[in-house]
Amino acid sequence: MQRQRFSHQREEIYQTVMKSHSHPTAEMVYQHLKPFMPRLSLGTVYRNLHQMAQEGGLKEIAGPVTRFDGNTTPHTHLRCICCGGVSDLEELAYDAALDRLAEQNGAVIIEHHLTFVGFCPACAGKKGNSSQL
Amino acid sequence: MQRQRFSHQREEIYQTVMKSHSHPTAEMVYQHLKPFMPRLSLGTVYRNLHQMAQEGGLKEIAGPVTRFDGNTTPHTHLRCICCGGVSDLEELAYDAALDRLAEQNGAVIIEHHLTFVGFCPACAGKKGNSSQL
DNA sequence: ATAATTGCAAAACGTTTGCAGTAAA
DNA sequence: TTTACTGCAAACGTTTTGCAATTAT
Repeated sequence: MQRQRFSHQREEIYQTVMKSHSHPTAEMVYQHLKPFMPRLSLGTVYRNLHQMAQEGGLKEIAGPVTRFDGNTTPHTHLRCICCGGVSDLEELAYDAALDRLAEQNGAVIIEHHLTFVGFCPACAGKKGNSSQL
Repeated sequence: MQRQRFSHQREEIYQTVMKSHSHPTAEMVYQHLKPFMPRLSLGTVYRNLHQMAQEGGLKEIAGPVTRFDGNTTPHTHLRCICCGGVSDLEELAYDAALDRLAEQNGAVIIEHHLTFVGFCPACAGKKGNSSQL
């Protein structure tokens, strides 16, 4: 990739992801910035998020809808089937030993994703929650 | 969901996923069956895969493109960044203890997904492989 | 006869891209 | 001045949906 210049848009997009605790989607970043930057386009958000993810400044969380994480160190996620949100599970550290285990059959492992699915603490609280899965 | 009737299409779709070892996508199932069932529609494939996944007969593997797995018991996957394929990692058993660990903060865990990313044994072999990530 | 299921085609959805204009270096 | 970057709008690939016809019960 070519050498890059400063861009006001990229800076704002980056700050939005870093300050957010909700692992925002591209659309969420766009909606958050649109009031302040009315001419911002969704294409620009996608382009910059993808670019920063490639350069390691952000992390992509694959799923039905891609989310972005300002925390690039390996860690564990919880996807709530009630509210649809994604949160971190700091308690569960990344276990690099698993990668070595997975290489027994000749594969070369770069990383692994460990994602829990269930009800986040907030949703587990309110009873009668109708799963949106 | 309402009581369901037998459907030749659903049966073929189910058998295709069960017999396949490649964790096929909806499109792959459709392409496989089209020669034998020329009037089959992609919408029917999607409808039936989704229905069987809800009823527990199949498993959905979320990703950029959704794949389906005939093996509904919890197990580990390897997504190859070279060929794009998904394969099973039988060596790594599902660790239910992790779910209990993840519940420390008040969450209610139903399951977890453990997916390794890297080069599958086949792709790790051939050198000069250009990653398609 | 009833209603679950189908094929079809259109729409919805998230995402990417081509292009001409704008702005950072 | 150069060219990375933008906004815009059109295109893309995947998935869903409305509907009238079909088919299992």
